[in-house]
Amino acid sequence: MSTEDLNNQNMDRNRYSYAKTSRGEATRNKLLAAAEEVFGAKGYYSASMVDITLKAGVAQGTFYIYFRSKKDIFEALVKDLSHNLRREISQAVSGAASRREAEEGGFAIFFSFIKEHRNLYRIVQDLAFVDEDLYKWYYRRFAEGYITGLEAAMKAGEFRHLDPETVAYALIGIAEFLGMRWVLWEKEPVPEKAMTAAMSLVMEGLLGERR
Amino acid sequence: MSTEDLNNQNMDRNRYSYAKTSRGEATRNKLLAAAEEVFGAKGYYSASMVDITLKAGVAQGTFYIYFRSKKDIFEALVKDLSHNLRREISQAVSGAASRREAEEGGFAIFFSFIKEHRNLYRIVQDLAFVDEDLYKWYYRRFAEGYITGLEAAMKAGEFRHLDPETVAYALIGIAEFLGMRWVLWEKEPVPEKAMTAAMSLVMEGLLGERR
Amino acid sequence: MSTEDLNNQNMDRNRYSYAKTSRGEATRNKLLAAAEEVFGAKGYYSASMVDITLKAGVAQGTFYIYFRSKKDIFEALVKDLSHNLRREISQAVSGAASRREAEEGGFAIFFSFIKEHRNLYRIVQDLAFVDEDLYKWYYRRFAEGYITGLEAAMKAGEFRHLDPETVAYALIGIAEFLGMRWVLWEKEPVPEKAMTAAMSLVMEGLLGERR
Amino acid sequence: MSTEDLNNQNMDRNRYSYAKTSRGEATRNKLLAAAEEVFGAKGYYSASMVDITLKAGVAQGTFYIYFRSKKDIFEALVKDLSHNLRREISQAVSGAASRREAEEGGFAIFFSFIKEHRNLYRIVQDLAFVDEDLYKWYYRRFAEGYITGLEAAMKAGEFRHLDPETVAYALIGIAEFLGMRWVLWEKEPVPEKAMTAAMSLVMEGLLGERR
DNA sequence: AATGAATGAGAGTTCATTCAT
DNA sequence: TATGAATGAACTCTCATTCAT
Repeated sequence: MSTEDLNNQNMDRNRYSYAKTSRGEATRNKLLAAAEEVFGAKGYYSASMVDITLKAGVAQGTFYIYFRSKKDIFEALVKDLSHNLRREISQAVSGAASRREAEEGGFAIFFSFIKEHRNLYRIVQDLAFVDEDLYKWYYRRFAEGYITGLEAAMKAGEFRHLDPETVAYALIGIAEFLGMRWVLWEKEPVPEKAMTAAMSLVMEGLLGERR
Repeated sequence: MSTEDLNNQNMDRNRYSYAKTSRGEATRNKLLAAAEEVFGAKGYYSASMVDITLKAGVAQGTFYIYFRSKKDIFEALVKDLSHNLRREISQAVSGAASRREAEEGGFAIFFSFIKEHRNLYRIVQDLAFVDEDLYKWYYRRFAEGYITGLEAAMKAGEFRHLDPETVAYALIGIAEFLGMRWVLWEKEPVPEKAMTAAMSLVMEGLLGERR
Repeated sequence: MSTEDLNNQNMDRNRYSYAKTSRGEATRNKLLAAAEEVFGAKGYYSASMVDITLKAGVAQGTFYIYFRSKKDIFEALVKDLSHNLRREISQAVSGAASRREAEEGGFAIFFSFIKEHRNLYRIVQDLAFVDEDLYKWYYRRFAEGYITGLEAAMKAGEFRHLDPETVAYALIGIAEFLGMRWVLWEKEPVPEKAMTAAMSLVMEGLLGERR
Repeated sequence: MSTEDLNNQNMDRNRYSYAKTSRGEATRNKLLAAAEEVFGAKGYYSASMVDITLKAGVAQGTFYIYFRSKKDIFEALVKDLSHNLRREISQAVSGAASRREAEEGGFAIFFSFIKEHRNLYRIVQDLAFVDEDLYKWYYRRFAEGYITGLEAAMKAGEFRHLDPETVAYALIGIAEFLGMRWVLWEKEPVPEKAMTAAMSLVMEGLLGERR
């Protein structure tokens, strides 16, 4: 899963009120952490503001000092998630010796990331109905980095030419579904035999008759 | 997308009240059609019973003659969707002359199906938090048919051996993400170049070094 | 519990539609029987018309051919209950050799009656809020018979003179609470020791210093 | 009505949310007062949350800050009633010079209590179908205190021996029915002649042939 | 910066009753 | 006489958000 990540987000960090004191900063972070847990456990719609503020240990009114609305904090969380996932993958990929290594490393990082962030990751699905634009943005952003990497590899002759966008979405789809099947459903790492089969399927597909 | 569909559902059709008159049958169908539209447009949580009954043109109380709850009709819809999708694919695949044709036919049918049922298809995502078991059931059921077809093809030597379950989830992931990218987001058919690239990627992956 | 019962009810039997056919008569009786069971098991407010018609095996609409409303059938039931209870007591009492025997017989019949009609008997309490007038009527009617019997016994010198109405309500209160304590709560007959104690308390109270 | 009251309730006061400010405390009390009135006037089932919050002058949602549910506040009310009634009686009885005085004082306090709390008192009847256990608890608790007092008087030779539990329920029954007949129905105090007759009936019954 | 009481619209659901057949 | 589909007002309860302190 090779991807060159873009370093800075060009959508607002949408922070509503920049905390001016360290006490405020701490409160904001407690809220964010609580929200990640609660949204992850219950999903966007079933999570309530009471759940979040209770878990954060602050009064309900306090929440609205730092975030505009329930949707607001949810979006902040999704952007963080997107940012961190892409950064981790890009770091893993940048150290790869070969293309195959890069792809394998990308998949592996992806699986370990969603294992760590299982809950929050799941609720990205809720996004489709909470904020469709952000939902598209999330996957497009992911795909962008992928496309750049694939184009470079194709130009360099490491992979045969195939429409890069199609390939990018196909590989993301594979990663998501294997992650769902094992990491989310079984709460275990993707097994060796599945990693092997998936990598073989993907590499043969990318190399094709060229070999 | 080759798949041998299982003929009978082993989960209840869970019809709550068998309409005893044709008028009742008609009302039930109106409700089902309205729910499909409303759930599709707004998602499970944002859709309200008022929305559904208003669109169906019946009183709110009437709904509860035919369905136990909001969740009940949602699940009925998902089961219908699952059933119909698998039936259509299995029909398309059964007439294929070769394995390649079968795979291509399966993908094509899948894309046209979600185009037709765009709204309802989208809400399967909501399932993860509405009824996790049904959510897993939906994909497992889908994968099962796939796995059967893949195993047969591998045994017959048409494809090289790769863990069939992994391949099944990978192919479903590809189909879902290409469908999302074009059918759901752009509201257009998956373009020729994408179909070509995807089929080439998949077929080379499945044939591999065997060729 | 001596009581001369009045033979005919002077409040309407409040039958809404006199069944004209034997089929209709049968349906009406099925409804009455079902209502007794359902009201008894759930209480007036928690019992639903669906419960009643389902148990009677008729359509919901059919109910309204025979009764004006939910309240209507409830009141019909209460009147039946009142009538039957008073008739049974009056029969038991009329054969008594002595006053003491009459009182004992009255209590005994009362306890066995509420054992047989435990459920319906309980819901007379609901009456207080369903139809206050009928509620008062129920107890006044009961008291009337009692008063008549007590006055006769006092005049005959079998009991000392005490305000008969006060005594009537006191004795009804005793019977109700002993019945509640054992018959309703423990679902067993009132134990021998309680019967003995109660009769002794009552008889000494009624005989007083006269003895 | 002699009774040694138990000092502490062993069922939770079941306060759901301790109001943290005096404003909150005031709101909770308004709600309690409104509920007492409304439940008393209409009974548990006919009383609606709208009635209660409207009478309390707060929004509907406010109710649920202080009480878990409609049933919750109802039970809180019943427990308060039980507690207060038993406390008042126990105070009145503790100052009595003789047993006869104690009994008379108990009856009198009981009648004046239900006159003051006519509304709430009535709804104890609803309890049988709202929460049967609490219903039994209410009367058992009442009887317990009574039994203790009676046993002491019997041991001291003030009353002859009669099964104390039977006598307790009998006396409670008398009090309830006389209270119902005059206080609840006529909205007047129990008349002198009824008090005299009842006390004479009870005292002779309790003294019996011993005298 | 923080509190927590208060809001009120809106949610899903129930149910006695009506009415066309 | 009987049906059962349909009604719609009313129900209890939830919850994101506001605001006085």
